[in-house]
Amino acid sequence: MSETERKRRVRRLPREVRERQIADAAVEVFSRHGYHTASMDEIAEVAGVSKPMVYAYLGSKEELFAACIRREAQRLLKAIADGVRNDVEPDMQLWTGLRSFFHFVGSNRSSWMVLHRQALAVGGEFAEEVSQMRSRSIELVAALVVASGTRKGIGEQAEKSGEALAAALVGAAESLADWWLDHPGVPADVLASWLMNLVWLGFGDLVAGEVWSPKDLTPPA
Amino acid sequence: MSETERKRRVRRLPREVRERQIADAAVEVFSRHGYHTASMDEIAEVAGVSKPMVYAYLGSKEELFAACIRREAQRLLKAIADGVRNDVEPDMQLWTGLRSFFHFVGSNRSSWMVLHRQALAVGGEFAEEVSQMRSRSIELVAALVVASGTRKGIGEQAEKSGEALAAALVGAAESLADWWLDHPGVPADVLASWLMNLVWLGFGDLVAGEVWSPKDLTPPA
DNA sequence: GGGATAACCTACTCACGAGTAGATTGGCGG
DNA sequence: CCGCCAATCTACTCGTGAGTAGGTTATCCC
Repeated sequence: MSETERKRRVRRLPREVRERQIADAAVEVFSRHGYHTASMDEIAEVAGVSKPMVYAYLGSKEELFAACIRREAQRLLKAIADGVRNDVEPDMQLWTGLRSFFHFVGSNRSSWMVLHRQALAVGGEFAEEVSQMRSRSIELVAALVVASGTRKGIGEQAEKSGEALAAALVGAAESLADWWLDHPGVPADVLASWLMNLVWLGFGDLVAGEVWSPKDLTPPA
Repeated sequence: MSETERKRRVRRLPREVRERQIADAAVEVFSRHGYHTASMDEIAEVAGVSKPMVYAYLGSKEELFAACIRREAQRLLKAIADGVRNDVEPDMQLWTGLRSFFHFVGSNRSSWMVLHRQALAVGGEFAEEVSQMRSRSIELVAALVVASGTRKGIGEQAEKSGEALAAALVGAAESLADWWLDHPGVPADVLASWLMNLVWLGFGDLVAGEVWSPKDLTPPA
C-alpha cells in the first residue's frame, strides 16, 4: 500500500461520522447473521475501524443492538408517517400507510430484517422496543377500522375483534414483506394494492353487516 | 435425601423414554431462551439427566435443535391434517384448517414459539425446514383460493397475486396466534372465525370481480 | 512549531458454554 | 448369584468472542 493510500485510510474522522458508519455496519451485520452470531470484530471490520472504537462510541453489544433497533424503528415510523395522508378517507389512509411501509422495506432490507427477524427472536428489552412500535401500528390500524364503519353493523363483536383483526393485518403486511424478499420484481404499490383488496373488502363487508359463518358439517360418506 | 428417594431418582430408564424427556425439555428451554441463549446444561437439568446423556442420545446442539424443529413441525402439520375436511367447500376447508391451527397453538405454546420465533431467526438449515412447512401451507391455501373462484373475475392478476395473498393470509394467522399469546381468554374457534371474516370476504369479493382501487389524491389545502 | 486532546490501534484477559474422557453402577440374561 | 453392558455421572478441555488496558499519532488551535 502506498504512502498516500495509507494516509487516506488512516485519516481520522469526527466522532459523529464514525458513529454513523459503525451503526450502519452493525445493522448490516446483525441483519446478515442475527444478534448472537454477529461478532463485534466483524462489525468493527465492516465499519472500517477497530473494536475499541465500537465500544468507545456505541457501548456494549447490547447497547449497540438497542441503538440499531431504535434508529431503524424511528426511520420506519417516520417513513410511514411521512407517507400517510390523514386528510382522506380511512381506506385511503390505510393504503397510503401500506404503500409507505412496502417502499421502506424495499429500499431498506437490512433494516427490516433486523427489526422483524432478529429483534423479536432475541427477546428482552429489544423485543419490547419493537413490540411497542408494532403495537402503535396495530392501534392505528384498529382506529381506522373502527372509524371506517363506526360499528354500524356488528357492534360488540367488532369492538372485541378490532384489535385482533388489526394485529392480523399488520402480520399480513409483515409476512407479505417477507414473501417479497424472496420474490422481487413486484412494485411496492402493487403489493399494497393486493393487500388492500384482500383485507379491505373483508373489513368493508364486516362493517356492512355481512358475515361469513361456518355451515354445519355432515359426516363424510 | 433418603436411600429410597435416591434409588427412585437414580432409576435407569430405557433410552427411548429418556430421548423423549430430553426432547421435551429442549423444546421448552429453546422456546424460553431461544437457540443461542439456551444452554445444553439447562436442557440437561430440565430433562433430569446430565449433559453427556444429551450428547449420547441426541447429538450436538444443532442436531438437537433440528430434531426439535422436525418433531414439532410434524406435530403441527399432523394436527392440521387431522382437523381439515377435504370433502367440503373451499371456505370450509380453510376454516377447518385455521381452526386446527389455532387449537394446536393454544395447547402447544412452546412448540409454536420454537417454530415461529426461533427457527426463523437462527437461519441456516433450521429456517429451511420451517420455511418448507410454511411454503406447503401457503401453496395449500393458494390452491384453495384459486379453486374457490377459478379466477372467474380477475384472471391474470389473481394468478400472480394468489401466492402472495396466501402468504399474507398465513402471516395473518401467525400474527394472530402471537397476539393470542398475549390475549388469552378467546376461544380458538372464535379466532378462526374472525380471521375467516376478515379475509374470506376479501377473497370472495375478489373472485367476484369486485376490487378496491385507490382514488386520485388531491394535495392538502 | 508545539502542546493538548481526541481519534485510533495492538494485544491482551477472562468468562462462558459446547463438547468429551473415563470412571461408576443398576439391572438383566444366564 | 454373577458377569456384562447400557445407562449414567463427575470433572475436565478448549475455542470463541465480549470487553479492556495502555500506548500511539493525527489534527486542531494558538
